[in-house]
Amino acid sequence: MKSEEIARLAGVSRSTVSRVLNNYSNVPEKTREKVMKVISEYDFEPNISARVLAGKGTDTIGLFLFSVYGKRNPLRVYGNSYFGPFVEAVVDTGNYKGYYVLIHTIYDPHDCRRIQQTFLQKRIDAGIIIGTERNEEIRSIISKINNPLVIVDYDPDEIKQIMAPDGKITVINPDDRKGIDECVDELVSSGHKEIGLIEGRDTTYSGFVRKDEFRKRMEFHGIPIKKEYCVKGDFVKSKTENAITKMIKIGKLPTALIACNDEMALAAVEVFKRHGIKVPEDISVIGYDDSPIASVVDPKLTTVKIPFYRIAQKAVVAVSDMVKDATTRLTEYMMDVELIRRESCAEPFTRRRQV
Amino acid sequence: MKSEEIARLAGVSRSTVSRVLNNYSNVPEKTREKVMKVISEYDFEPNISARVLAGKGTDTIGLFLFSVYGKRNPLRVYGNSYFGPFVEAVVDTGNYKGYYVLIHTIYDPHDCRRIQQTFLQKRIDAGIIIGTERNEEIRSIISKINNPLVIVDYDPDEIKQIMAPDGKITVINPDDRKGIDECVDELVSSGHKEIGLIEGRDTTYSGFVRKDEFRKRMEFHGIPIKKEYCVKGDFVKSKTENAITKMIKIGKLPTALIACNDEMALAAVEVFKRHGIKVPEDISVIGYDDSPIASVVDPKLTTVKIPFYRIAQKAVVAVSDMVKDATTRLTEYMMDVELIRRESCAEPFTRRRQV
DNA sequence: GTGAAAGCGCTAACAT
DNA sequence: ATGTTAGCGCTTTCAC
Repeated sequence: MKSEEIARLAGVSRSTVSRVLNNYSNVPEKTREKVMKVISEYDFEPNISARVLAGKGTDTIGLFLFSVYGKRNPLRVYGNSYFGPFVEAVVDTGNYKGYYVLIHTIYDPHDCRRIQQTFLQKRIDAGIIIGTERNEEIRSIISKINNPLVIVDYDPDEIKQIMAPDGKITVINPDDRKGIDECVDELVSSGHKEIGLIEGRDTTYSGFVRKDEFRKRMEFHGIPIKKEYCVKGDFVKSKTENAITKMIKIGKLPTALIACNDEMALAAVEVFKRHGIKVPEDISVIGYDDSPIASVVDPKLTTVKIPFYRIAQKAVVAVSDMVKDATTRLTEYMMDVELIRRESCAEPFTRRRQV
Repeated sequence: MKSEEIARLAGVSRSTVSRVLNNYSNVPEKTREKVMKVISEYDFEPNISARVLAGKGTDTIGLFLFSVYGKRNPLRVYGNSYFGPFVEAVVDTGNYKGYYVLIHTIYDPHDCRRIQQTFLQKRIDAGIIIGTERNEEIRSIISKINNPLVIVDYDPDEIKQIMAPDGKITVINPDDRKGIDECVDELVSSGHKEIGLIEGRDTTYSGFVRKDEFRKRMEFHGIPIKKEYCVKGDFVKSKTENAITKMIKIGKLPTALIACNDEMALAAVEVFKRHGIKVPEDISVIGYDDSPIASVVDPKLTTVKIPFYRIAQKAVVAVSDMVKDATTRLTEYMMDVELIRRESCAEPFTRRRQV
């Protein structure tokens, strides 16, 4: 079934059918009804490819998710803390606004090619990218793509420098400096001085910012950072387990630990438990993300809540605005975060005092 | 940039460029190289719409997820237990096999129209549908669509009857009869006789089968089912909380409860906790799904593991086979499930004996 | 207000 | 082995 047949059956021309389909004003109600009747009778839907080829948009947005896991790690499936909530929110909001959403997972820099490919093939009108590391591939894409682009978790200054001259980009980041400040302040105000950090990857913007702000806030409080309290977890469970185990072996533990995401916080808590070290009695642990699991583990994790749903919504709205061109070249949003106090933090040496 | 320009720059015709693009055998290595050089130099990618219009496939599969939540329920975001793992697995496997995947969430029967629309607009070559209720809308779609279709969680017999004469459908279901049997057997063998069920929705195939098999297996063991032990949770937290609260108010509790998904099991455990009823000492609870949260709550939930990742993989492989036409009209798969014993089950009256 | 015709960028049958 | 040509199904000027 194609528009030509609809035209024939309705006794009009293809152009008129097209005008009805696109809600043109210059078609009288009578003609419109006549055509619509045939259209719905035959369940006609216009062929999207023909439509796009003739100059219309695809009404499709691409969502590109960078995995923190390598291609061969089966853990990636359940592990990626933001994947579920974020994808669902984008799909939700996108569908609601009449967009189709195309999803693609990127496991390594080489996969980045796929992003550009998807644009070049004209499969999508605009894209949302989340969680990418800084590397040449992604920079190259940012500098070449002219379609509207939303990037979540990336350095706005860098984008300003490299973006295409007629590109349209929206950058959305959580307010991680505030988030980390609240973590440090919370610990300091309850008496902690020996505070460590489980770092993410600093090739990632959020990874870098959280680490950087930790340094700054500790300095602000006049507390020196001890190197042996700061370990690399790469946002990932296995790495964190190794690092924490090593820390325990060495025997010098801080009284509190801030993890740059929940997955690492949870991994640390688990290792501590296995070694008979109690959270929060022996050591306090703060996470980051407020993933669905955080509120449900034992002890319930104190963590910084990132508003993934609102970020996703904002991303879709930004896409929509940019596609309609109702926007400036580069827009930045900083999303508020919030420390959620639960059970994994206490004053230092709670246990000793209890004895 | 279009193939015509590539042709001009390479000093060949558009057809030759097309032949190179599509890996036709009858183009000599020398010509191929010459063309490829220009193609990569200009980052050329063929316009997908033109390609599709000329008769090629879209290389895109549609994934349609039915939410167990209504459109207006904000909880749907984090609540949908299978959403995260399943989507990630489909995207993963699909991308790996060279497919793009288009995701759409369906909140009510009326949204079903979108599925047909997506096919009719020729956006996708094939589709995967998961979690649909039985209703006229979905039946109508199944009976009309000629593209390859994978349906997860649906009655195979019904599909056989209604599917389009030249449709190709693969149905994939978890072996829920086995799953429920194992739950009941486990409880019975540890001494339970007062066993209740938290039902899902029986408009859903899995909801129906699990409930139906519960009845059968209880009968098999010669244990009468008490109506007051069986409540409707509709696969959803809020409904379950109400039902369990009511059950507690009435005061007649079973010694064990099987929930038709983890979300309901978790909701029940929570309500029990709030009322000072201990799991598993006072009442045993078994879940269903083995969602990521199940292994991490307190007490760790005994549950039936559904192999979502393998189901998703199988779905994508089936799609791929059907698109290549290497398959029969209707294929059925039953995926093995497994009872995962954790901490939420015990013999009845553990507490009393402890005292 | 409506129709005729050109064109979007590709593939494939046909011709050479 | 390669070029020529005719569509694929739609939108959109341009006439009327």
